Amino acid sequence: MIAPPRLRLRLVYGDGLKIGPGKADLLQGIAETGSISAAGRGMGMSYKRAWSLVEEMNAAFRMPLVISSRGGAKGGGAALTDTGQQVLTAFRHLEQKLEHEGAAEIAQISDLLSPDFDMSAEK
Amino acid sequence: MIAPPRLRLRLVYGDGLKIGPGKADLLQGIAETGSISAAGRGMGMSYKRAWSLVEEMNAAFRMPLVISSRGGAKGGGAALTDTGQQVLTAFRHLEQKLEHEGAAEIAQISDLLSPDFDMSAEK
DNA sequence: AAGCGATATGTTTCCGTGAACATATTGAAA
DNA sequence: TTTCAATATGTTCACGGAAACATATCGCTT
Repeated sequence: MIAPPRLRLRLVYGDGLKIGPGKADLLQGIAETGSISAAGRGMGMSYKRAWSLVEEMNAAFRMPLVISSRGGAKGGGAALTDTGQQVLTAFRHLEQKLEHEGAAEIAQISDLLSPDFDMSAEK
Repeated sequence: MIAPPRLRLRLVYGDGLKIGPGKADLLQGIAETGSISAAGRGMGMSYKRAWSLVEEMNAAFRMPLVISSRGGAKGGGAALTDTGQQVLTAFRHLEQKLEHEGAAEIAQISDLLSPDFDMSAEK
């Protein structure tokens, strides 16, 4: 039996805004570390890129998802707003629910795969 | 109210194989046109790229998803195998089902978006 | 007042993916 | 037997996005 795939979800809005696993992971990282740069490092992402994603998200929502501060004892930091936490939670729920709900169709496809495609040897 | 986003799904297997909307559309195009190149053209994709995706898919499954022939009256052609049709159908079902099942969580996120993000002005 | 660590932001460099271009091959039809 | 349209496959080139590099700023500590 083939190892089940990861199901990646992406919400694509008409104006180019896309919300997917990358932004979700970043939000989660910020929540956990209290820092944009630490969150970025944790997932092998440059600070600049992490910051760009945060800026993009903050601009797209009614309220910013991430608040940040400069200077101070530890140089600064960042945290999720209520809205940010809500978006993250909703996205995680979505992932979890759909992975479960789609299991049958996913298995249908996976069962047709060649057996040589199981051990993890990703890029 | 914000226009709902499109939900894009992608199955990611450990070895780099990814099945998403692009390959599904290509399979569908081949089924409809009977040609790899016509299907590619139909979605603004070079023949070479279309062919590469077909090759990748054929290699990944137990049985090829697309069979093709060269020469002949109309130069050749391509069609989906049973397996190909099954994969396409399963993926479309998955998309349809999950878009429905996830509506609540998607709406939760969409409702937090800034209202300036509704009219379609994509890339 | 000097230092530190993180945010904020601009500029340049690099690289992978796909586009573009080029050919060879096939086999029915005219 | 020449033509034709599509498959099959290789090579080169251009572009966009991310990485890398470079600063500036901020405000608590010491």
